[in-house]
Amino acid sequence: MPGRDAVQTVDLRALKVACKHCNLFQLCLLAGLAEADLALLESIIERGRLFRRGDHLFQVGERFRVVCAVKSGSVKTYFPLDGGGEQVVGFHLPGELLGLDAINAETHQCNAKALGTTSVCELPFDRLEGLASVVKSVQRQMVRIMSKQISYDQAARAIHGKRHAEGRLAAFLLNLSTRFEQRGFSPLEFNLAMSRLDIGSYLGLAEETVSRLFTRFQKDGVVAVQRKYVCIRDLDRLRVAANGSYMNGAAARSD
Amino acid sequence: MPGRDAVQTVDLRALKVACKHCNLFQLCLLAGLAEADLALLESIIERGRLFRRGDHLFQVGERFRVVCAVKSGSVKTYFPLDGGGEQVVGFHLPGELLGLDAINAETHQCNAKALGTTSVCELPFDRLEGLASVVKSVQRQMVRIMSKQISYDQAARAIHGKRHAEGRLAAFLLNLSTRFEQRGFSPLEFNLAMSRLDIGSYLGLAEETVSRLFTRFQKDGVVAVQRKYVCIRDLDRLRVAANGSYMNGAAARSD
DNA sequence: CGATGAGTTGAAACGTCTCAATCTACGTGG
DNA sequence: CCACGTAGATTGAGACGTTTCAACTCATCG
Repeated sequence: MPGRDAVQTVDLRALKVACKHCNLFQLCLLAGLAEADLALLESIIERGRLFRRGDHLFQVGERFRVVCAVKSGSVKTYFPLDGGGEQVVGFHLPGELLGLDAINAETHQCNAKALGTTSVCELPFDRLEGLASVVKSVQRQMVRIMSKQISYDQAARAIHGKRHAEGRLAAFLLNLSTRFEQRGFSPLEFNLAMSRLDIGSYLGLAEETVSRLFTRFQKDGVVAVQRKYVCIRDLDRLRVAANGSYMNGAAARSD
Repeated sequence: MPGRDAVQTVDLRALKVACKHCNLFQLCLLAGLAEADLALLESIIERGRLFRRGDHLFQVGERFRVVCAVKSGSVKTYFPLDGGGEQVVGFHLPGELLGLDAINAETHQCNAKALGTTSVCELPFDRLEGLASVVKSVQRQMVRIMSKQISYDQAARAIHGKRHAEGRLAAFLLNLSTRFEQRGFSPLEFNLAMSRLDIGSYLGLAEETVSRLFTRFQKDGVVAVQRKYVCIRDLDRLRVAANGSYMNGAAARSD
């Protein structure tokens, strides 16, 4: 049946082009799948849904329908607190997934808000799971992606376990740096999409403390900061700070 | 073929009895599986491997082979620090799983050490994955369990995001309380398997601070503590403390 | 160009850490 | 069975780090 074949070919090519243009290609769920499986998976993705700064991707209690992949922009997840505050629990950069926590409860556990203009790909989970039950590589890939998330969460807890604000912020910056690098961005120079308040909430610090630490790191020549823009100038010293053995940049500078 | 049938029946019954005796039955990977699938899954589990206090279940860099389920006792996971210290990243109670973070890397990311005499069931992951690719309900269950872990990790980050030591310890105790309850233990009375130092490492606090907070909570009548033993006396006030609006028990007591 | 929100800075109050001493429970060997 | 050693837990006091509240600066946008 040549007609059908032709249609299929066109479809595949269109899809591939669409995803090739997305520089996250190898980073989301798609990586490591055979050509044919990939086409199947791509066919269920809703591509490039757009959110403005402050828009919610989802909120606590909403029924879980889709897993989201950040295409561009970034997203924070948080628990709303009584009194209007927010407890930030995560930041999601391009190429990272969102919503995996809701699969089990079938209801979203937290709010997700765009930190700037953000484009998102959505995978309807029921279709994804249906596909996984047929295509072995999709199932395998799903489990691996969730495992990666769990190991990332564990590393995040090591950041929070640091006793000093300095160590926590340094470890946080290193974590961002690594994640940017993994996504093909510069590991030494990037823009923080989130506010000082968000960083503080995430790290368990007051926003003023975050601000002061940035200026201290800057004075010590460890990073250069201007508002959202961050440039890591001395990776080694930043690592030392993250390991908790930095304490007082002036002393470290003096030799 | 009656002979074969008979053998199978005996096997199944033996397995079922073994798992019925394990009061975690419905809590580990086995929950929600059809009778037949359950039998298949049970057949690959190595049951009741025993560890003494201080023994390692696995260590960083070791090849990942099995997912562990804590049967009795408890386990801490941690990153070893240069200098001999430990950054504790998790505690695992009976019925909870261990090692999901290593699936993707195929190598363990952290150390796991028994906090007391601990019995563990082990599921060889390659066989589990093989089974998942054939039995749909196993695959489904695996994804749900990993999702639950991810949502648990997110909640843990909310604990760490609290700015005051008091809130972190209160939230930590509430978290333990909930987990004990889910496993059929008393939510108001339990023994802490981990040391104050471990709790401090996990929460980003000095061990002395943890100790002082316990005595303060005790003085305020929120909990009764004696070494490892903890009894929650005033759940509401503990919740208030966890929400950060407690601050100074004496003042709270005075009205 | 004024309004707004985010970020920075200062000073004082407060919380947490550090170091050191003491205490307790527990296991070991005499 | 007791004495002892040890590891974990508690307590105190002072140093230090972080928060709080407030004022101020800076960028952005209508």
